[in-house]
Amino acid sequence: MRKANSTNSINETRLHLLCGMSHALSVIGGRWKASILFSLTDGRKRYSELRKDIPGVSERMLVAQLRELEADGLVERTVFPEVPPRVEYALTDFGRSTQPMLREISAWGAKHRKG
Amino acid sequence: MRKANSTNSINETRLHLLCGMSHALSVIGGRWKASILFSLTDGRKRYSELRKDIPGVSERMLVAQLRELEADGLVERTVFPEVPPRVEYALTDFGRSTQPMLREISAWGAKHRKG
DNA sequence: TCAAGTACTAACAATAAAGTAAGTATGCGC
DNA sequence: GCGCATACTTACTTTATTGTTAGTACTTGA
Repeated sequence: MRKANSTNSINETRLHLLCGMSHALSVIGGRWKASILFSLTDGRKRYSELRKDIPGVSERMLVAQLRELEADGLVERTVFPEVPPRVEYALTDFGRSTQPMLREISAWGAKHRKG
Repeated sequence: MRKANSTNSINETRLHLLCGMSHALSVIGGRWKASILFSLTDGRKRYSELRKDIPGVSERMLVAQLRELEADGLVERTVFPEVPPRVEYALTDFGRSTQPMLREISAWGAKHRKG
């Protein structure tokens, strides 16, 4: 019989926590990703709207971060075959599932600044 | 009279969220910070114990991240005037307040990997 | 023919974060 | 005096992330 929290099980749990943590941060931790995710909670937006909505992003970074969010399944991209081109971005269900987490992180961060 | 959620107030709210967010990530987002914070939930530890407990950290990084956590008030450092030197690190109350957030981030990240 | 509008893409520069390897300080016991 | 143990420093290299600037593709309307 083995103690419920032996060193091994502590380490396994911690490893698991750390693994999830580092993955989550790699998904939402980019310089502009929170901005994008917050912006898209208003609803779907086209590329140019996002650019206006997020002051300071360069086109390169906006595209790069959108592609990563898309690859990770948080955002879906829809291309309309028109000229001039129209591309819309929207949160997926999974993208929306970040909201509670993002809000908790924000709340904690805001608390610290005052403290 | 001004609509309750005019563009301005949306932006103010979003700015506030983003500000807290980026601050929080700068505090907990370092490569080894989560490892340190999780390790110290077991209780206070001395430097050499942390090093053993966190496989892969270099001394430079361990010290650097500990100093940042200390500067941000998450960790307290106690030096015992002995030879050879003994230095212990422990979570502050504020450091402990990160736990729910860290766990939520981990849980979200773990969910995604399977998804 | 040519500018306009939209959504990019590419090449390169700068900055930030992390890693590597070796060295330092201190006093105790031999 | 000399090595040992602990907790760091320092200097330097590598890698990752972000920024800057300029250019591309496509079709419509003047």
